[in-house]
Amino acid sequence: MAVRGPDGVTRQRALIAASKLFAVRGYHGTSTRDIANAVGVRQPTIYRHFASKAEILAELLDADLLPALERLRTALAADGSPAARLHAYLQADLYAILVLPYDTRGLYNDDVLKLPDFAAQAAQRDELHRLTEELIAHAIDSGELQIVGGPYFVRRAITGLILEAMRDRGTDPTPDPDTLPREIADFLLRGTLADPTRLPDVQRASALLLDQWSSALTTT
Amino acid sequence: MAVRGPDGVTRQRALIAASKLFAVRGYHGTSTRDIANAVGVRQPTIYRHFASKAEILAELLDADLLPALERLRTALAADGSPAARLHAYLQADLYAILVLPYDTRGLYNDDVLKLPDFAAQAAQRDELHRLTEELIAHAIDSGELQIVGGPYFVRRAITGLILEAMRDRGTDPTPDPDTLPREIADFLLRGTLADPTRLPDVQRASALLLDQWSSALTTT
DNA sequence: ATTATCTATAGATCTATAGATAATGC
DNA sequence: ATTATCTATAGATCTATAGATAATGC
Repeated sequence: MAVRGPDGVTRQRALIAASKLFAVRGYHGTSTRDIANAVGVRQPTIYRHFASKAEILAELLDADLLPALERLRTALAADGSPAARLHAYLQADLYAILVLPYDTRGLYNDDVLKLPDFAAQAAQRDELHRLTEELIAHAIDSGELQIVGGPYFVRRAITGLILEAMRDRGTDPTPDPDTLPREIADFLLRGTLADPTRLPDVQRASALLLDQWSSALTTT
Repeated sequence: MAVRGPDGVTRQRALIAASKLFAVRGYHGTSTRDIANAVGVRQPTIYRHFASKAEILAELLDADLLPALERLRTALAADGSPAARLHAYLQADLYAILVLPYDTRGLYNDDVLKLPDFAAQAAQRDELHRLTEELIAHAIDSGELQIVGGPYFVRRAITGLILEAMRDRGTDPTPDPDTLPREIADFLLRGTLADPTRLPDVQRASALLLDQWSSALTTT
């Protein structure tokens, strides 16, 4: 017994296993023993790698939120039409979800972000929402988008679509992560563009932006 | 002590309180003591009204799923263009979520439907998905909708938008439940109609259908 | 007489710590 | 020598049951 894996492997396996268990049974419904069993170690061994159960979730949340914030800031600072930047950001974000090693479906369930343990992550999420609405507001101000509910409504629709992408990824990273992000980004813009016939233009500009960003963002 | 409330009041309060707690902390994160405290009775009293904690969630799920199935069957059996029936069904469904006495946000979190206790509800949900895709397929076959991902993609987008409506309702029923359903239904059809300029026609036909159904469905 | 509540509690499970042991690194 | 694992366990909490008590209905 007591076989030791290579450096950091148990830790990484625990994060992946925890993300899947959180998706199926929720954070509160998953015990540290469940996680340990999935990894193949005894329950207290988890505490050699994480100070607490909460730290596991915090790390998974960071792995999702921090790169998303970086992508969004890139999109806000970029040149080009706001609608194209929105399309490109959304596509990049959905792609990142599909290839992330962690199952993100359970991370935002049962308002776990309200717990004091996750105050930092809650702040990141609020910032993400704020910046998303800012980008949408640019697109509305420029006249490209026209939507009754305003930035808040569009941002909520985006949240819903992102959750659907998480659901689509499911337990494991998607083998072909290119199709769905484009479909979803097209869908959102078709539903919000003041002139839907402009979609091909927006798609072209978005593709150019993604090309520029790919060098910066794949180094993450 | 031991004040007895009128018939069925404790039971109904427990359902409402449980739905809110499930939304905040999830099913597994909510104890029967939490529910009892919220109602103002001692923990074992809950078991006078429900055989188990699972029965509480099952009843909340039924209250959401069974009327939704009825509405969907009505929409499938109705006359009129499939796109208009889809628009009307979606609007009716979103409206029902906003006025339901229960907070539905936590009911479908952490794949709780996979537990054997909720096999009946899982079957209802599968049926709901199947029938939704059937209605969407009609609309695509008729040429009204044009969408790359097909019925499955549109159904998932609808699921995402419905979850957003649940989030919008939040803890308590919405005071003005008319605006959002229409906005969301319009948004979905603008994103999927082969000819988006037909939206006003679809809206008119949808309004007529809702008029016809209201007598049948408000008697629920 | 019935039933909704209460107190008390059994038995299971959960998080986290303490301290022993075995594997790796120098 | 360091560190990842193990066994053992404390202390908290959770679901559900048993049996007493108090409120309502006839």
